[in-house]
Amino acid sequence: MATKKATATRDRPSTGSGSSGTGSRGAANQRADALRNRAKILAGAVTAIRKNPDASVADIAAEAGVGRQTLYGHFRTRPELIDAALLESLERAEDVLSEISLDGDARDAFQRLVASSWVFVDQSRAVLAAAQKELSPARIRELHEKAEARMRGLLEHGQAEGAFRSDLPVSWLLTTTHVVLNGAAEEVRTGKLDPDDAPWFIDAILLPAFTHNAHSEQGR
Amino acid sequence: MATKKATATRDRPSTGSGSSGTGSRGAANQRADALRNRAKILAGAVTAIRKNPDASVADIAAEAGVGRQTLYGHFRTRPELIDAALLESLERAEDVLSEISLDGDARDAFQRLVASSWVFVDQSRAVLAAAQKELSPARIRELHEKAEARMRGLLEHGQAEGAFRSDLPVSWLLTTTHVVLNGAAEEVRTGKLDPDDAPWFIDAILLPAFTHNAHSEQGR
DNA sequence: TACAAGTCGTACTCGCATGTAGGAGTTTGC
DNA sequence: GCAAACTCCTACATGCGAGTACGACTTGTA
Repeated sequence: MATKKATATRDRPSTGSGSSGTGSRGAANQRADALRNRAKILAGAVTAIRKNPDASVADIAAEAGVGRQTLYGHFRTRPELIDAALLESLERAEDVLSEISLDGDARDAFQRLVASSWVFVDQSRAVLAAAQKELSPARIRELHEKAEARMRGLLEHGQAEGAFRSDLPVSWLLTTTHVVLNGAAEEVRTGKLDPDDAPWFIDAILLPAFTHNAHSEQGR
Repeated sequence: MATKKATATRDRPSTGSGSSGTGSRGAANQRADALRNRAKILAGAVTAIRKNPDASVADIAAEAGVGRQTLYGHFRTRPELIDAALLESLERAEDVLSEISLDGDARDAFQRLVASSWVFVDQSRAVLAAAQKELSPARIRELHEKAEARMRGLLEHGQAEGAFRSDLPVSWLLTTTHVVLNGAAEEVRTGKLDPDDAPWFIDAILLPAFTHNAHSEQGR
Protein backbone atom coordinates (compact mmCIF):
# COMPACT_ATOMS: atom_id res chain seq x y z
CA MET A 1 0.00 0.00 0.00
CA ALA A 2 0.91 3.63 -0.24
CA THR A 3 2.58 3.44 -3.60
CA LYS A 4 4.83 6.49 -3.37
CA LYS A 5 5.30 7.40 -6.98
CA ALA A 6 5.64 11.03 -7.76
CA THR A 7 8.46 11.88 -5.44
CA ALA A 8 12.16 12.43 -5.72
CA THR A 9 14.22 10.11 -3.52
CA ARG A 10 13.91 12.44 -0.62
CA ASP A 11 17.24 12.95 1.09
CA ARG A 12 17.64 13.81 4.73
CA PRO A 13 17.87 10.56 6.73
CA SER A 14 15.62 12.37 9.20
CA THR A 15 17.14 11.72 12.59
CA GLY A 16 19.62 9.26 13.98
CA SER A 17 19.22 5.67 12.77
CA GLY A 18 22.33 6.05 10.65
CA SER A 19 22.63 3.81 7.61
CA SER A 20 20.19 1.10 8.60
CA GLY A 21 16.68 1.03 7.22
CA THR A 22 15.21 0.24 3.83
CA GLY A 23 18.44 -0.25 1.99
CA SER A 24 22.16 0.22 1.85
CA ARG A 25 21.86 3.36 -0.31
CA GLY A 26 21.47 5.48 2.78
CA ALA A 27 20.68 8.92 1.45
CA ALA A 28 22.66 9.78 -1.66
CA ASN A 29 21.56 8.05 -4.83
CA GLN A 30 19.53 10.63 -6.63
CA ARG A 31 19.37 11.00 -10.33
CA ALA A 32 21.39 13.78 -11.91
CA ASP A 33 18.46 15.95 -12.93
CA ALA A 34 16.81 15.54 -9.55
CA LEU A 35 19.91 16.84 -7.90
CA ARG A 36 19.96 19.75 -10.31
CA ASN A 37 16.35 20.56 -9.52
CA ARG A 38 17.04 20.45 -5.84
CA ALA A 39 19.67 23.11 -6.34
CA LYS A 40 17.33 25.18 -8.48
CA ILE A 41 14.70 25.05 -5.78
CA LEU A 42 17.10 26.12 -3.06
CA ALA A 43 18.34 29.02 -5.14
CA GLY A 44 14.78 29.92 -6.06
CA ALA A 45 13.78 29.91 -2.44
CA VAL A 46 16.42 32.46 -1.54
CA THR A 47 15.52 34.67 -4.48
CA ALA A 48 11.79 34.45 -3.92
CA ILE A 49 12.07 35.18 -0.23
CA ARG A 50 14.31 38.13 -0.87
CA LYS A 51 11.68 39.55 -3.18
CA ASN A 52 8.84 38.80 -0.82
CA PRO A 53 9.45 37.60 2.73
CA ASP A 54 6.06 35.90 2.75
CA ALA A 55 6.57 34.00 -0.47
CA SER A 56 4.38 30.92 -0.69
CA VAL A 57 5.58 27.49 -1.67
CA ALA A 58 3.94 28.08 -5.03
CA ASP A 59 5.89 31.30 -5.44
CA ILE A 60 9.13 29.54 -4.70
CA ALA A 61 8.40 26.72 -7.12
CA ALA A 62 7.58 29.25 -9.82
CA GLU A 63 10.75 31.21 -9.09
CA ALA A 64 12.74 28.00 -9.35
CA GLY A 65 11.02 27.05 -12.56
CA VAL A 66 9.68 23.72 -11.34
CA GLY A 67 6.24 22.43 -10.50
CA ARG A 68 4.90 22.65 -7.02
CA GLN A 69 4.71 18.87 -6.84
CA THR A 70 8.35 18.52 -7.72
CA LEU A 71 9.20 20.81 -4.87
CA TYR A 72 7.20 18.70 -2.45
CA GLY A 73 9.09 15.74 -3.78
CA HIS A 74 12.29 17.21 -2.43
CA PHE A 75 11.04 18.90 0.71
CA ARG A 76 8.16 17.44 2.62
CA THR A 77 7.08 20.62 4.35
CA ARG A 78 7.64 24.32 4.16
CA PRO A 79 9.79 24.49 7.30
CA GLU A 80 12.00 21.75 5.89
CA LEU A 81 12.46 23.79 2.74
CA ILE A 82 13.24 26.97 4.61
CA ASP A 83 15.73 25.17 6.80
CA ALA A 84 17.53 23.78 3.79
CA ALA A 85 17.51 27.13 2.02
CA LEU A 86 18.99 28.88 5.03
CA LEU A 87 21.60 26.19 5.47
CA GLU A 88 22.54 26.43 1.83
CA SER A 89 22.72 30.19 1.94
CA LEU A 90 24.98 30.15 4.98
CA GLU A 91 27.22 27.43 3.62
CA ARG A 92 27.76 29.31 0.40
CA ALA A 93 28.84 32.31 2.43
CA GLU A 94 31.05 30.14 4.59
CA ASP A 95 32.84 28.89 1.50
CA VAL A 96 33.87 32.39 0.54
CA LEU A 97 34.55 33.66 4.03
CA SER A 98 36.81 30.77 4.94
CA GLU A 99 39.28 32.05 2.37
CA ILE A 100 39.78 35.30 4.21
CA SER A 101 42.95 35.44 6.24
CA LEU A 102 42.48 36.58 9.81
CA ASP A 103 46.18 36.96 10.50
CA GLY A 104 48.01 40.20 11.05
CA ASP A 105 46.53 43.37 12.44
CA ALA A 106 43.05 42.75 13.80
CA ARG A 107 41.75 46.01 12.36
CA ASP A 108 42.91 45.09 8.88
CA ALA A 109 41.47 41.61 9.20
CA PHE A 110 38.21 43.12 10.38
CA GLN A 111 38.07 45.32 7.32
CA ARG A 112 38.73 42.37 5.03
CA LEU A 113 36.07 40.30 6.70
CA VAL A 114 33.49 43.07 6.58
CA ALA A 115 34.20 43.77 2.92
CA SER A 116 33.45 40.16 2.06
CA SER A 117 30.66 39.60 4.52
CA TRP A 118 28.24 42.38 3.94
CA VAL A 119 26.91 41.05 0.66
CA PHE A 120 26.06 37.69 2.14
CA VAL A 121 24.47 39.24 5.15
CA ASP A 122 21.81 40.68 2.92
CA GLN A 123 21.13 37.40 1.18
CA SER A 124 20.85 35.45 4.37
CA ARG A 125 18.92 38.10 6.21
CA ALA A 126 15.62 37.61 4.40
CA VAL A 127 15.82 33.86 4.67
CA LEU A 128 16.77 34.13 8.30
CA ALA A 129 13.71 36.27 8.96
CA ALA A 130 11.48 33.78 7.19
CA ALA A 131 13.08 30.97 9.13
CA GLN A 132 12.35 32.67 12.42
CA LYS A 133 8.65 32.16 11.83
CA GLU A 134 8.81 28.46 11.17
CA LEU A 135 11.89 26.95 12.76
CA SER A 136 12.49 26.34 16.42
CA PRO A 137 14.46 29.02 18.23
CA ALA A 138 17.04 26.38 19.06
CA ARG A 139 17.59 25.58 15.42
CA ILE A 140 17.80 29.26 14.56
CA ARG A 141 20.41 29.83 17.19
CA GLU A 142 22.40 26.86 16.05
CA LEU A 143 22.65 28.09 12.47
CA HIS A 144 23.06 31.70 13.38
CA GLU A 145 25.84 31.19 15.86
CA LYS A 146 27.80 29.02 13.51
CA ALA A 147 27.56 31.73 10.87
CA GLU A 148 28.93 34.46 13.05
CA ALA A 149 31.58 32.38 14.78
CA ARG A 150 34.30 33.73 12.52
CA MET A 151 33.52 37.33 13.26
CA ARG A 152 33.15 36.65 16.97
CA GLY A 153 36.53 34.98 17.08
CA LEU A 154 38.16 37.89 15.37
CA LEU A 155 36.60 40.37 17.78
CA GLU A 156 37.66 38.36 20.81
CA HIS A 157 41.16 38.04 19.49
CA GLY A 158 41.31 41.72 18.67
CA GLN A 159 40.13 42.62 22.14
CA ALA A 160 42.75 40.40 23.73
CA GLU A 161 45.58 42.00 21.83
CA GLY A 162 44.31 45.51 22.50
CA ALA A 163 43.27 46.35 18.97
CA PHE A 164 39.64 46.72 19.99
CA ARG A 165 38.25 48.34 23.09
CA SER A 166 37.50 46.08 26.03
CA ASP A 167 35.01 48.18 27.93
CA LEU A 168 32.18 46.67 25.91
CA PRO A 169 31.36 42.96 25.71
CA VAL A 170 32.10 41.11 22.52
CA SER A 171 28.43 40.29 22.18
CA TRP A 172 27.61 43.96 21.83
CA LEU A 173 30.35 44.56 19.31
CA LEU A 174 29.05 41.62 17.36
CA THR A 175 25.49 42.85 17.47
CA THR A 176 26.60 46.27 16.38
CA THR A 177 28.52 44.85 13.45
CA HIS A 178 25.53 42.81 12.53
CA VAL A 179 23.02 45.62 12.52
CA VAL A 180 25.28 48.04 10.70
CA LEU A 181 25.93 45.46 7.99
CA ASN A 182 22.23 44.87 7.70
CA GLY A 183 21.55 48.56 7.62
CA ALA A 184 23.99 49.04 4.79
CA ALA A 185 22.49 46.16 2.87
CA GLU A 186 19.06 47.64 3.31
CA GLU A 187 20.19 51.04 2.07
CA VAL A 188 21.74 49.44 -0.96
CA ARG A 189 18.59 47.52 -1.68
CA THR A 190 16.50 50.65 -1.67
CA GLY A 191 18.98 52.46 -3.85
CA LYS A 192 20.01 54.97 -1.24
CA LEU A 193 23.58 53.73 -1.04
CA ASP A 194 26.03 52.77 -3.75
CA PRO A 195 27.21 49.17 -3.26
CA ASP A 196 30.77 50.27 -3.91
CA ASP A 197 30.61 52.78 -1.08
CA ALA A 198 29.13 50.36 1.40
CA PRO A 199 32.36 48.85 2.77
CA TRP A 200 33.82 52.29 3.31
CA PHE A 201 30.70 53.55 5.07
CA ILE A 202 30.64 50.52 7.29
CA ASP A 203 34.29 50.79 8.24
CA ALA A 204 33.94 54.50 8.83
CA ILE A 205 31.41 53.78 11.53
CA LEU A 206 32.69 50.59 13.07
CA LEU A 207 36.41 51.17 13.28
CA PRO A 208 36.24 54.39 15.30
CA ALA A 209 33.51 52.88 17.42
CA PHE A 210 35.50 49.74 18.17
CA THR A 211 38.95 51.24 18.63
CA HIS A 212 37.90 54.07 20.87
CA ASN A 213 40.14 54.00 23.90
CA ALA A 214 38.05 55.47 26.66
CA HIS A 215 39.86 58.56 27.87
CA SER A 216 37.79 61.71 27.72
CA GLU A 217 34.16 62.59 26.92
CA GLN A 218 32.12 60.57 29.34
CA GLY A 219 29.12 62.34 30.80
CA ARG A 220 27.07 60.62 33.48
CA MET B 1 -32.66 50.32 3.68
CA ALA B 2 -29.28 49.24 4.87
CA THR B 3 -29.97 49.81 8.54
CA LYS B 4 -26.44 50.19 9.85
CA LYS B 5 -26.85 49.19 13.44
CA ALA B 6 -23.96 47.47 15.10
CA THR B 7 -21.27 49.98 14.35
CA ALA B 8 -19.58 52.78 16.20
CA THR B 9 -19.95 56.10 14.49
CA ARG B 10 -16.94 55.43 12.38
CA ASP B 11 -14.62 58.39 12.33
CA ARG B 12 -12.48 59.22 9.35
CA PRO B 13 -14.64 61.27 6.96
CA SER B 14 -13.15 59.02 4.28
CA THR B 15 -12.54 61.37 1.38
CA GLY B 16 -13.90 64.66 0.27
CA SER B 17 -17.65 65.25 0.68
CA GLY B 18 -17.02 67.43 3.71
CA SER B 19 -19.84 68.06 6.14
CA SER B 20 -22.80 67.43 3.88
CA GLY B 21 -24.81 64.23 4.05
CA THR B 22 -26.62 62.65 6.95
CA GLY B 23 -26.08 65.35 9.50
CA SER B 24 -24.18 68.38 10.65
CA ARG B 25 -22.15 66.40 13.20
CA GLY B 26 -19.35 65.85 10.73
CA ALA B 27 -17.01 63.26 12.28
CA ALA B 28 -16.52 63.77 15.99
CA ASN B 29 -19.52 62.94 18.12
CA GLN B 30 -18.80 59.53 19.51
CA ARG B 31 -20.08 58.27 22.77
CA ALA B 32 -17.67 58.19 25.68
CA ASP B 33 -17.38 54.41 25.90
CA ALA B 34 -16.88 54.13 22.16
CA LEU B 35 -13.97 56.51 22.36
CA ARG B 36 -12.55 54.52 25.23
CA ASN B 37 -12.81 51.31 23.27
CA ARG B 38 -11.12 52.87 20.33
CA ALA B 39 -8.17 53.67 22.54
CA LYS B 40 -8.16 50.16 23.99
CA ILE B 41 -8.08 48.70 20.50
CA LEU B 42 -5.19 50.88 19.41
CA ALA B 43 -3.20 50.00 22.49
CA GLY B 44 -4.09 46.35 22.06
CA ALA B 45 -2.94 46.41 18.47
CA VAL B 46 0.50 47.62 19.45
CA THR B 47 0.81 45.05 22.21
CA ALA B 48 -0.47 42.17 20.11
CA ILE B 49 1.78 42.99 17.20
CA ARG B 50 4.78 43.27 19.46
CA LYS B 51 4.05 39.78 20.74
CA ASN B 52 3.40 38.38 17.30
CA PRO B 53 4.10 40.38 14.15
CA ASP B 54 1.47 38.40 12.27
CA ALA B 55 -1.28 38.91 14.81
CA SER B 56 -4.72 38.51 13.28
CA VAL B 57 -7.57 40.92 13.76
CA ALA B 58 -9.07 38.42 16.16
CA ASP B 59 -5.85 38.37 18.16
CA ILE B 60 -5.86 42.12 18.40
CA ALA B 61 -9.49 42.28 19.48
CA ALA B 62 -8.79 39.68 22.15
CA GLU B 63 -5.74 41.57 23.35
CA ALA B 64 -7.80 44.73 23.55
CA GLY B 65 -10.57 42.94 25.40
CA VAL B 66 -13.31 43.73 22.91
CA GLY B 67 -15.26 41.70 20.40
CA ARG B 68 -14.10 41.36 16.86
CA GLN B 69 -17.23 43.10 15.64
CA THR B 70 -16.60 46.07 17.84
CA LEU B 71 -13.20 46.39 16.30
CA TYR B 72 -14.65 46.36 12.82
CA GLY B 73 -17.03 49.04 14.00
CA HIS B 74 -14.09 51.35 14.52
CA PHE B 75 -11.82 50.27 11.72
CA ARG B 76 -13.28 49.05 8.48
CA THR B 77 -10.28 47.04 7.34
CA ARG B 78 -7.07 45.65 8.69
CA PRO B 79 -4.85 48.17 6.89
CA GLU B 80 -6.92 50.99 8.32
CA LEU B 81 -6.37 49.59 11.80
CA ILE B 82 -2.65 49.17 11.33
CA ASP B 83 -2.35 52.67 9.99
CA ALA B 84 -4.13 54.10 13.00
CA ALA B 85 -2.06 52.00 15.39
CA LEU B 86 1.18 53.15 13.85
CA LEU B 87 0.07 56.76 13.86
CA GLU B 88 -0.94 56.49 17.49
CA SER B 89 2.32 54.83 18.45
CA LEU B 90 4.37 57.51 16.73
CA GLU B 91 2.34 60.34 18.16
CA ARG B 92 2.74 59.06 21.67
CA ALA B 93 6.49 59.01 21.15
CA GLU B 94 6.38 62.46 19.64
CA ASP B 95 4.68 63.77 22.76
CA VAL B 96 7.55 62.66 24.94
CA LEU B 97 10.32 63.52 22.53
CA SER B 98 9.09 67.04 21.95
CA GLU B 99 9.95 67.79 25.56
CA ILE B 100 13.62 67.11 25.03
CA SER B 101 15.73 70.20 24.66
CA LEU B 102 18.02 70.19 21.66
CA ASP B 103 19.92 73.26 22.74
CA GLY B 104 23.49 73.38 23.89
CA ASP B 105 26.22 70.96 22.88
CA ALA B 106 25.05 68.71 20.06
CA ARG B 107 26.70 65.65 21.61
CA ASP B 108 24.86 66.15 24.87
CA ALA B 109 21.59 66.74 23.08
CA PHE B 110 22.20 63.61 21.06
CA GLN B 111 22.68 61.61 24.24
CA ARG B 112 19.50 63.00 25.72
CA LEU B 113 17.53 62.24 22.61
CA VAL B 114 18.86 58.70 22.33
CA ALA B 115 18.16 58.01 25.99
CA SER B 116 14.53 58.91 25.49
CA SER B 117 14.11 57.51 22.01
CA TRP B 118 15.33 53.98 22.21
CA VAL B 119 12.36 52.68 24.16
CA PHE B 120 9.89 53.99 21.63
CA VAL B 121 11.88 52.70 18.74
CA ASP B 122 11.18 49.21 19.93
CA GLN B 123 7.46 49.80 20.32
CA SER B 124 7.07 51.35 16.92
CA ARG B 125 9.37 48.94 15.16
CA ALA B 126 7.03 45.96 15.25
CA VAL B 127 4.07 48.01 14.14
CA LEU B 128 6.16 49.60 11.44
CA ALA B 129 7.12 46.18 10.14
CA ALA B 130 3.50 45.07 10.11
CA ALA B 131 2.53 48.28 8.36
CA GLN B 132 5.07 47.68 5.63
CA LYS B 133 3.07 44.70 4.46
CA GLU B 134 -0.24 46.45 4.14
CA LEU B 135 0.27 50.17 3.67
CA SER B 136 1.50 51.91 0.58
CA PRO B 137 5.22 52.70 0.51
CA ALA B 138 4.30 56.37 0.19
CA ARG B 139 2.30 56.27 3.39
CA ILE B 140 5.10 54.44 5.17
CA ARG B 141 7.62 56.99 4.12
CA GLU B 142 5.37 59.83 5.19
CA LEU B 143 4.99 58.51 8.72
CA HIS B 144 8.55 57.31 9.03
CA GLU B 145 10.17 60.52 7.93
CA LYS B 146 8.05 62.59 10.24
CA ALA B 147 9.13 60.38 13.13
CA GLU B 148 12.83 60.77 12.53
CA ALA B 149 12.76 64.44 11.63
CA ARG B 150 13.88 65.48 15.08
CA MET B 151 16.94 63.26 15.04
CA ARG B 152 17.81 64.25 11.51
CA GLY B 153 17.65 67.91 12.41
CA LEU B 154 19.95 67.40 15.35
CA LEU B 155 22.48 65.54 13.24
CA GLU B 156 22.47 68.20 10.55
CA HIS B 157 22.86 70.91 13.10
CA GLY B 158 25.65 69.04 14.84
CA GLN B 159 27.47 68.54 11.57
CA ALA B 160 27.19 72.20 10.72
CA GLU B 161 28.72 73.29 13.99
CA GLY B 162 31.48 70.71 13.81
CA ALA B 163 30.33 68.51 16.64
CA PHE B 164 29.80 65.57 14.31
CA ARG B 165 31.98 64.44 11.44
CA SER B 166 31.08 65.69 7.99
CA ASP B 167 32.78 63.08 5.84
CA LEU B 168 29.65 60.93 5.98
CA PRO B 169 26.18 61.99 4.82
CA VAL B 170 23.54 62.68 7.43
CA SER B 171 21.42 59.93 5.94
CA TRP B 172 24.04 57.36 6.85
CA LEU B 173 24.43 58.70 10.38
CA LEU B 174 20.70 58.54 10.73
CA THR B 175 20.52 55.00 9.43
CA THR B 176 23.30 53.97 11.76
CA THR B 177 21.55 55.49 14.74
CA HIS B 178 18.39 53.78 13.72
CA VAL B 179 19.84 50.30 13.41
CA VAL B 180 21.88 50.52 16.59
CA LEU B 181 18.82 51.62 18.53
CA ASN B 182 16.88 48.76 17.04
CA GLY B 183 19.68 46.36 17.80
CA ALA B 184 19.75 47.41 21.41
CA ALA B 185 15.99 47.08 21.69
CA GLU B 186 16.19 43.61 20.23
CA GLU B 187 18.91 42.58 22.67
CA VAL B 188 16.84 43.84 25.55
CA ARG B 189 13.81 41.98 24.32
CA THR B 190 15.71 38.71 24.24
CA GLY B 191 17.15 39.34 27.66
CA LYS B 192 20.73 39.66 26.49
CA LEU B 193 21.03 43.28 27.51
CA ASP B 194 19.96 45.07 30.65
CA PRO B 195 17.57 47.94 29.80
CA ASP B 196 19.48 50.20 32.16
CA ASP B 197 22.71 49.58 30.30
CA ALA B 198 21.23 50.17 26.88
CA PRO B 199 21.70 53.95 26.68
CA TRP B 200 25.32 53.64 27.73
CA PHE B 201 26.01 50.88 25.21
CA ILE B 202 24.39 52.89 22.45
CA ASP B 203 26.31 56.04 23.25
CA ALA B 204 29.54 54.11 23.58
CA ILE B 205 29.20 53.06 19.98
CA LEU B 206 27.63 56.07 18.34
CA LEU B 207 29.52 58.95 19.91
CA PRO B 208 33.01 57.77 18.94
CA ALA B 209 31.69 56.80 15.53
CA PHE B 210 30.09 60.17 14.90
CA THR B 211 32.73 62.43 16.38
CA HIS B 212 35.69 60.78 14.74
CA ASN B 213 37.70 63.52 13.04
CA ALA B 214 39.39 61.77 10.17
CA HIS B 215 43.12 62.12 10.74
CA SER B 216 44.98 58.84 10.95
CA GLU B 217 44.16 55.18 10.38
CA GLN B 218 42.80 55.01 6.89
CA GLY B 219 43.98 52.09 4.82
CA ARG B 220 42.95 51.81 1.17
C1' DT C 1 15.91 -0.20 -25.33
C1' DA C 2 13.50 -0.94 -21.18
C1' DC C 3 12.56 0.19 -16.62
C1' DA C 4 13.02 2.93 -12.69
C1' DA C 5 13.17 7.60 -11.26
C1' DG C 6 11.45 11.91 -11.60
C1' DT C 7 8.37 15.71 -13.32
C1' DC C 8 4.11 18.15 -13.65
C1' DG C 9 -0.89 19.33 -14.14
C1' DT C 10 -5.23 18.96 -11.98
C1' DA C 11 -7.97 18.60 -8.24
C1' DC C 12 -9.16 17.88 -3.65
C1' DT C 13 -9.22 18.59 1.69
C1' DC C 14 -8.31 21.36 5.50
C1' DG C 15 -7.44 25.21 8.38
C1' DC C 16 -7.26 29.94 9.02
C1' DA C 17 -7.98 34.97 8.35
C1' DT C 18 -10.75 38.70 6.37
C1' DG C 19 -14.94 40.93 6.00
C1' DT C 20 -20.23 40.88 6.20
C1' DA C 21 -24.96 40.28 8.29
C1' DG C 22 -28.61 40.28 11.77
C1' DG C 23 -30.26 40.50 16.09
C1' DA C 24 -30.27 40.46 21.19
C1' DG C 25 -28.56 42.80 25.02
C1' DT C 26 -26.19 46.81 27.39
C1' DT C 27 -24.66 51.59 28.16
C1' DT C 28 -24.77 56.51 27.55
C1' DG C 29 -26.72 60.94 27.23
C1' DC C 30 -30.54 63.91 27.53
C1' DG D 1 -36.69 56.52 31.85
C1' DC D 2 -36.21 56.29 26.95
C1' DA D 3 -34.24 56.28 22.47
C1' DA D 4 -30.12 56.10 20.17
C1' DA D 5 -25.62 54.50 20.22
C1' DC D 6 -22.76 50.78 21.07
C1' DT D 7 -21.22 46.04 22.14
C1' DC D 8 -21.00 41.27 21.32
C1' DC D 9 -22.45 36.59 19.78
C1' DT D 10 -23.28 33.37 16.17
C1' DA D 11 -23.06 32.46 11.55
C1' DC D 12 -21.80 32.79 6.86
C1' DA D 13 -19.24 33.75 2.34
C1' DT D 14 -14.83 34.06 0.43
C1' DG D 15 -10.05 33.57 -0.57
C1' DC D 16 -5.60 31.73 0.06
C1' DG D 17 -1.81 28.69 1.45
C1' DA D 18 -0.29 24.02 2.97
C1' DG D 19 -0.37 19.22 2.05
C1' DT D 20 -2.10 15.06 -0.36
C1' DA D 21 -3.57 12.02 -4.18
C1' DC D 22 -3.56 10.31 -8.74
C1' DG D 23 -2.19 9.67 -13.25
C1' DA D 24 0.09 10.70 -17.55
C1' DC D 25 4.22 11.99 -19.47
C1' DT D 26 9.46 12.59 -19.82
C1' DT D 27 14.20 11.63 -18.79
C1' DG D 28 18.25 9.37 -16.88
C1' DT D 29 20.76 5.15 -16.53
C1' DA D 30 22.07 0.22 -16.63
